[in-house]
Amino acid sequence: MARPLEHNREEVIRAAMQVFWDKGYSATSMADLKKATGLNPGSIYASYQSKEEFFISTLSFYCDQSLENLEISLSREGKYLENIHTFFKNFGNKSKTTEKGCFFVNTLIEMAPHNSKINELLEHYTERYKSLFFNTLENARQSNQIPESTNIQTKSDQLMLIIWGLRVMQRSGSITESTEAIVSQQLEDTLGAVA
Amino acid sequence: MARPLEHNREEVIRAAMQVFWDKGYSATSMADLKKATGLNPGSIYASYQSKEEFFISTLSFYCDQSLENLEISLSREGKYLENIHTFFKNFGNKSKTTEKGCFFVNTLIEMAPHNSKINELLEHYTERYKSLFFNTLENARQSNQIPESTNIQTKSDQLMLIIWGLRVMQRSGSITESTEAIVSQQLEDTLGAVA
DNA sequence: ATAGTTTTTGAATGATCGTTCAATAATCAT
DNA sequence: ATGATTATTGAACGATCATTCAAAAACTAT
Repeated sequence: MARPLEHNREEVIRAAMQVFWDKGYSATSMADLKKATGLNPGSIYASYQSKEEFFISTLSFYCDQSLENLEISLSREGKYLENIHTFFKNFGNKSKTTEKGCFFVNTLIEMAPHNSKINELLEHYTERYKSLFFNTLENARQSNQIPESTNIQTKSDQLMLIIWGLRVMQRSGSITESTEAIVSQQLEDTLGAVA
Repeated sequence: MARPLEHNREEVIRAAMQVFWDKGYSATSMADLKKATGLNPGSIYASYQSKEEFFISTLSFYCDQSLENLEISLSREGKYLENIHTFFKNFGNKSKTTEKGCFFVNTLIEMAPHNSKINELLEHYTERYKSLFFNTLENARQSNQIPESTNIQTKSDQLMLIIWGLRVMQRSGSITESTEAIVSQQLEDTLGAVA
């Protein structure tokens, strides 16, 4: 056999993800990645092919994790509408990671029009994100938590829109105490008050 | 006296703005700027000090122009609520410039957490943007186009939020025929139908 | 032990980055 | 015309960029 890997792949991807998330793809150098991961350039290339492939690995990791968390948030049985409200309420909380915004949206803005591979990846995850909302809204409708007449498809698009707006807000650093009021009002306007 | 400027300052700023808008600050090189403006590096530096100052000039130009357009859109007398609806309806139209998204939001995502000078500029323009909506909503309320009980401050924050979400949508290239339905539903949810 | 395989190291590579600068050109005041 | 001043040119600068690679190291199978 051969010499075994010295580094843990998930740890390295997590560390690199933090840098890409914070600074974006272009502004992150291999020197930054070496510093963050502890890996020499040669090791990074041996394991991850290129800066772009490395970036994509960290982005996919982020998106998978993000989708998983969302699914958990929305899946509390019988409380579908409330689950959505709770998910959005959390955007009112300012934290350390909040200031970096959303790795997904940051990447979309930086690269979507110029990198078709990444754009396709982003589109794929956007669809999965919307599907989670769609399914949750369908459950909510079947539980009579929202009116029968509601266009679920449009509503899930609207929720995606609001999330993206909130992601910009986070990155702008303008999350304050009054943000929660804005978000809850916006959600009430969009989905109605939780029963 | 001295040798006069050979280039038109506004033309050059417009040309450079297109590149920065499309590719972002980091991914735009001086070679790109030379190509777009026709100016040699020395001339750019003589007139605009540095890449960053040049960038700021183009960004300020964009914001001033954008604010001016918004003010015009919202100022039709007596039709305040309708003006807002019309403004938002335009986000449903896909065009060439649409695919670049919004220079302001693109820059916010790329630089806000890492460049305090640019961040202050962005905050300043955000406030002016919100003020325009605030004033328009106040006019709408005084004209009984929206209920007396409406919290105008919150509503203008909500409108800003929706715009930012739409800017992400634009940059993602996902503006389609169905976008107008989403936007008009979102606006109706947020401000009520136009009388 | 040795051979075979893969990882790690870290210096080296060539390209490109933002920026500078000496030379040249174009204007106005005298 | 000449001198003073400023704009333009485009080559040159050192720094940094992503990437490569030969040498050394760490493991397993024999």
